[in-house]
Amino acid sequence: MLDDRKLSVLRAIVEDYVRTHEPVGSKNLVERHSLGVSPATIRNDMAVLEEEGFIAQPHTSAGRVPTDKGYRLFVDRLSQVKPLSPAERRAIENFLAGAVDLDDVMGRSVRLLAQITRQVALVQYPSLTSSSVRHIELVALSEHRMLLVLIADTGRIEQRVVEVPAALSESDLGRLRSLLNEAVGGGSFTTVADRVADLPQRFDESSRPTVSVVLATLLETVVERHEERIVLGGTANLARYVDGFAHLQPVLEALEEQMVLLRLLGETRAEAVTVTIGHENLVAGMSSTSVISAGYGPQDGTVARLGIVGPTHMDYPSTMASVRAVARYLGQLLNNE
Amino acid sequence: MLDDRKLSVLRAIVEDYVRTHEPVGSKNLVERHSLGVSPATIRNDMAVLEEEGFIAQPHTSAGRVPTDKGYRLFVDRLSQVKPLSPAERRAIENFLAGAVDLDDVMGRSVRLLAQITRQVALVQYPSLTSSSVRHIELVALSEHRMLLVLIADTGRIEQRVVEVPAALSESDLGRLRSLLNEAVGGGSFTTVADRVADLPQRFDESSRPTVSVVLATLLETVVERHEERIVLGGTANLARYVDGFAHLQPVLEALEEQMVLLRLLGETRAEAVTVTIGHENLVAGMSSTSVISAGYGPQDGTVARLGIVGPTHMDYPSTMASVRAVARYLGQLLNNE
DNA sequence: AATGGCACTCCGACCCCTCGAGTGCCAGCG
DNA sequence: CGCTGGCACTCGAGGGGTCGGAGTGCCATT
Repeated sequence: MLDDRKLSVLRAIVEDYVRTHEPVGSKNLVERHSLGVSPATIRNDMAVLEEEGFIAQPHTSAGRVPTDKGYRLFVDRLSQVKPLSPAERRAIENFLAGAVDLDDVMGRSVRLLAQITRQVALVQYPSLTSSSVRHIELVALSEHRMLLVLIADTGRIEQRVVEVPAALSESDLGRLRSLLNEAVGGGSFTTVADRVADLPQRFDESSRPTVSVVLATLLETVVERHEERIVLGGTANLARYVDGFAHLQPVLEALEEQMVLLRLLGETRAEAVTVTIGHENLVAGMSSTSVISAGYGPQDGTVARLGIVGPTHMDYPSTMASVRAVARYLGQLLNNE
Repeated sequence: MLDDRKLSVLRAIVEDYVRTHEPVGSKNLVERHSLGVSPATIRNDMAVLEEEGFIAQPHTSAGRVPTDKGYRLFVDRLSQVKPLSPAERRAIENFLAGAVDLDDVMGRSVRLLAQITRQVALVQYPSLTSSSVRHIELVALSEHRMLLVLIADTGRIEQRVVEVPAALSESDLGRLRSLLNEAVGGGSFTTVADRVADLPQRFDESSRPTVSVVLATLLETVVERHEERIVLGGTANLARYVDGFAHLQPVLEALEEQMVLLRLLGETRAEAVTVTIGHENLVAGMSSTSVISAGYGPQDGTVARLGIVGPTHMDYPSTMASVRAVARYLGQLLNNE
């Protein structure tokens, strides 16, 4: 049904349209790509491609524009991820090298990704549920306040202020701290709930309520969907698409919602680069954008995702390469940390 | 030179233009406002106002539009801050009430401010330089890493990972922690440098380099301009101004720079509402926007600023009222914390 | 199956015209 | 002297008409 030439035509249409953002016609197509046949032949092929839903005409007697389905076929079968130039690799390395902090790393990554892809960039913090506890710290702030600090092996640090019914004695505080670290230190965050269940019983009745509140906060912090953090950057790149102006506001609105960002990056923890095109995206207001995302993490697994959001007519091969490259470097970096 | 009527005319022009975003002519002006004179008279007044630079014509035979200078006069002498309705006050209180955390408070404030002003909102974290130290915590993460946690009396918490030349012994760590808290606890952040200067000498020669590195990091964290944090929200509101589309990209770009945000909010620590209009704003790319900002803090002083960024043709009285109200509630909230 | 030819469609650019809102100026009036 | 009504002028927005180019679909031919 779709022979090689028709696929080549589709590829050429996608490439031209991404470059010019204008409907592409049969004549220009044969001129710019050496397809070896005449415009009339191409027209026949285009008619078939349109019938199959891979391309569409904005109006009669205009050129063709790829549909979401067309981009999908292009991404799946017609393109290969472009390798990055050595200069680009070096740029990535240099950009990420100077980071002192996980916050710093996340900030740099999102700026880097936004800059090289010229799209809106998203970077998710290493998820707690797939990391281990390195340390738990407990500090008395005042009579009724304590500070709980969680440190993950990925370098991620979470802090919560806990309102407690009564202050703990100096010794109870120290004991709780050691017991906590003993119970959960080195273990995965997912097992925290089980491991601390019996701790309150090891304290006097007077301290028990306070200990319970601290533990409750600890568990709450670790609960999935509550513990996710995403940084965003490069929103100015959205403004480069003049045609999309009408659609700009809903997109900007959506990007302010953490939940939306999470859904955009996707649920999977797979390392591979994932592309979601146009209507495939079920988030409200995002149906005219595409998302390219990838998991990252130290070599033994994926701890979070990062990616970009852009118009459906973007340069998929290059952008996929950039996303993949940043994900890899970021993974390596976490490995050294 | 500018009698009362001319000032009324200017006020009327600003009000109409803010409402319609269209140049306003003499006829419409007398119709909508009871100025008691004929359009011809108004035209004469307008000619004077234009000569003085308060209003301008986009082109001959069009209505008048206020200039930056015109808005300035309006804000300074022709408008009074509108009191908020009880419903609005309640909305603010409710919105801020549920916060559990300083991060939470900042996040809620910026969303609230963006929502009620329908502009881009900025909220600066309480500055360390105008707060006191409540507690300093020091945690060993690994052989060559320590975590330094600073807790301010405003509830602000800063953390830094410190790369140290050698681990401290358990007892040295404890001693450093107590010495630090003894030396700086309760005191202003600005005096930290003086107070810790002699600490390294109190340690063995072997520990001294590590202690110095920790102190260096501590000082660095507290240094002005390095310690500032600003949260941003409501960028989708920028997209409501269709005419400003060409100017949208530079504005979005500028808003991604922390330094720019700082300059926008202004240097002063004054509590009063400050308005910067159009070209008065020296930040590149922001010369067609106005900024309304105010200091906030517990009753005894200002610890940071917050504000909004919007087009010069905004409703100054209402927006100023909203900014002031949020700043006040936020100050009260910090007081209770 | 591929091609060249041909008639057809439609958008966008361009021009022209008109209309209306707005202005500046001036003479007259209280 | 300040206000007013009248008047001629200007200019942009919008409607209508024309034209050219790019693109298409179809068909007979190779």
